[in-house]
Parts: sequence; structure tokens; C-alpha cells
Amino acid sequence: MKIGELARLAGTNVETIRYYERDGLLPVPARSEGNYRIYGETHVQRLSFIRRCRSLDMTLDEIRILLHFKESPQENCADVNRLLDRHIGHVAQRMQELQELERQLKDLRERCGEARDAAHCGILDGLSQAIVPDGKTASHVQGTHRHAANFKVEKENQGKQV
Amino acid sequence: MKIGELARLAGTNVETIRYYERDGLLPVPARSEGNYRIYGETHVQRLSFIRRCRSLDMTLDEIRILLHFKESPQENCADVNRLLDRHIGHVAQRMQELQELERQLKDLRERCGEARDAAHCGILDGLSQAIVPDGKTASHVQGTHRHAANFKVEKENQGKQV
DNA sequence: TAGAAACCCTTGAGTGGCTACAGAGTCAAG
DNA sequence: CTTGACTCTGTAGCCACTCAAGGGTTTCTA
Repeated sequence: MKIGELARLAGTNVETIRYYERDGLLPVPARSEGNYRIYGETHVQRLSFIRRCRSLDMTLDEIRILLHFKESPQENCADVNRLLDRHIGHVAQRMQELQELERQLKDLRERCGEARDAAHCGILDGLSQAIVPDGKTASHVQGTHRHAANFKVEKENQGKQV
Repeated sequence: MKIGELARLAGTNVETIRYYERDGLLPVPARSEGNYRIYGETHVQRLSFIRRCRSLDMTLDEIRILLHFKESPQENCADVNRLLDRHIGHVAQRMQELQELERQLKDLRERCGEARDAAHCGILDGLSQAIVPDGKTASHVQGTHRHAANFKVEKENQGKQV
């Protein structure tokens, strides 16, 4: 099959597949006479595995490790367990951070119940004075905003709403 | 004061300040004879405001809007309220996503209670078969991993542990 | 059989919010 | 006069894609 069909089967888009190939996550496939990439069932399997891991928010490096174990069935899988445990830990940690964040944001929001002029806005006031906490929590868990692609959608909406 | 002191006062690092200047968040400061940037109290205020907002996980674009209102005290602050409400919504949404994620990861983890060989690892098995859910939740709320800088720490640890 | 439409190719650049580094200049203390 | 701490500009890199330009190939339809 060609790249488009693989993309459909695995719910990915075509550029992502080529990106994974460049990045070494997918093996270099055979080519047709017209220089098209030709894939088989094993590629579907592997790509689906990768996408499943991504949907669980693993990094490509984490996935690389898991793929390594899939290819070495005789090895002990203790490291797989450890990797997953660490990943779960990061998710939990990020959730705690977001809870704290939510609390602070709601506090802030209460300072300006309804609209007035910006000079007397409790929110702007609060942001000007609030105690800045420790700062660097050193987890690898991300912030509150998705990356580039999703940002665009967000920005378009902002144009209309704010 | 020079850039280093400003950085200390606002808990930022020097490159970030220059980055904010390039990006238009901080005004272009005066220069000394030796071409050093010279800052005053207003810069400390403004930079601290920005950092406070960042610690609440707002994007630079959101912060730009807030700064606009700080500079236009006569304007109505309803948009500030809306911005904050939306931001709170995104945080809440991401927390829900992370909860679902945690559930799935823990499910997965239970499939391989203790180490065996990778061929019979319940986790790898699970990742090979699990139903992939819908996919795109269209919030602007980010994933489970922090960006480059924090990744590095993470990677170093991985080298030692996995 | 022509030609349009759908697909595919490579290359390069862009996203956010920094961080890091090279190679140079400035300045204060010993 | 040197050492070291600081600063400057410019450029490249991080993640995980995404998009666009400018071309080639295949497949469908008139």
C-alpha cells in the first residue's frame, strides 16, 4: 500500500509518517517504480503501536525504548514497567500542578466579579502584586497549552472573541 | 541597572529578557556608553508581571492582551475577565484529560505485575492491541511533557536508570 | 487519448517559549 | 596588566509535528 492508505489505517497524517521515518521510528520502506513508498502489514502494526503510545502522551524517546523491547522478546521487561511507572508519576505530578494552578486562577478571578475599568480591575491588580511562588517544578510534564498546530485554532477564536 | 540585576530581581534569566524584548513584550531600553542595556523600576514591574502570568501558564499572547489593558486603564476590563475564564476552562479541561490518561496508564500497568520476558509482557501486549480512542481533543491545553530544557534533565536521568 | 484531479515526492521553514553557544567587547578589582 | 565577571550580537537547537512550494506519477473521466 502507499503512504496515504497507511495514514488512513493508522489514523495519522502523511507528513507525520515521513517524519517518523526520518526520525528512525519507522523503517525505511521499499519504493515503487515511481519512487512511492510501499508499505505492508508490519508497518501498519508498528505505526499503530506508536500512535497508541502517543495517545498516552509518551515521548518519541520513550516509544523508541518500548519498540526496542518489542523487537527483543527474550529480554526482561522490567524496564518497560519502570518506564511506565515513571510516566504515570509524571502525569500525576502534572495533575497536582494543574490543581494548584486552578486554585490560583480562581482566586484571581474572584477579585474582579464584574466588569469595570481596567484601572480598578482586581485581576490586573492581583497579577501586579501576587506572590510569585518557587518557580521551577522540575518534572517533564507540560504546561497548559498545546503546541503549534492547536494554537492556531485557538488564535483564530481569540481574534473573534477578545 | 544592568540586565543581570533585572534578571535576579525578577527571577528570570538573561536570555529570556532579551527574548521578551525581541518579541515586543518588554520595551527597548536605553543603552549605556558601553552598549549595555539599562533598566529602571518600571522594567522590573513589567517583567515581574509577565513572569507572574507565565507562572500561571498563560501564553505570551494572552499576556500581551493583559499588558494592553494595564496600559489603557480607562478601558473596560470585561475582556480580562473573559480571558481568565477561558484560561481556567483550559486548565480544567486538561486536568480531565490527564485523569483519563492516568486511568488508562494504570490499567496498562496492571497487565504486567512483575518482570518477565518482553515476549509475554502484558504492557507491550496491551499497547499492541488497545483500542485507540477518538484522538483529537481540540483544547489548547498541553500534553504530559515539558519542553526542551526540562527534557534534558529527564534524558540524563533515563541514561542512568533505563 | 487527453487532461484533470488525486496522489506522491523532496526540501525547507515555521510553531511556543525559551536555552545554549560562539566569538567578541566592556568593566571593576587585585 | 591581567583576570574574571559580566555583557553584546547572532545563530541554532529543543519537541513533535505541520504546512507550503514546486515538482513528478497515477488514476479517473470525458
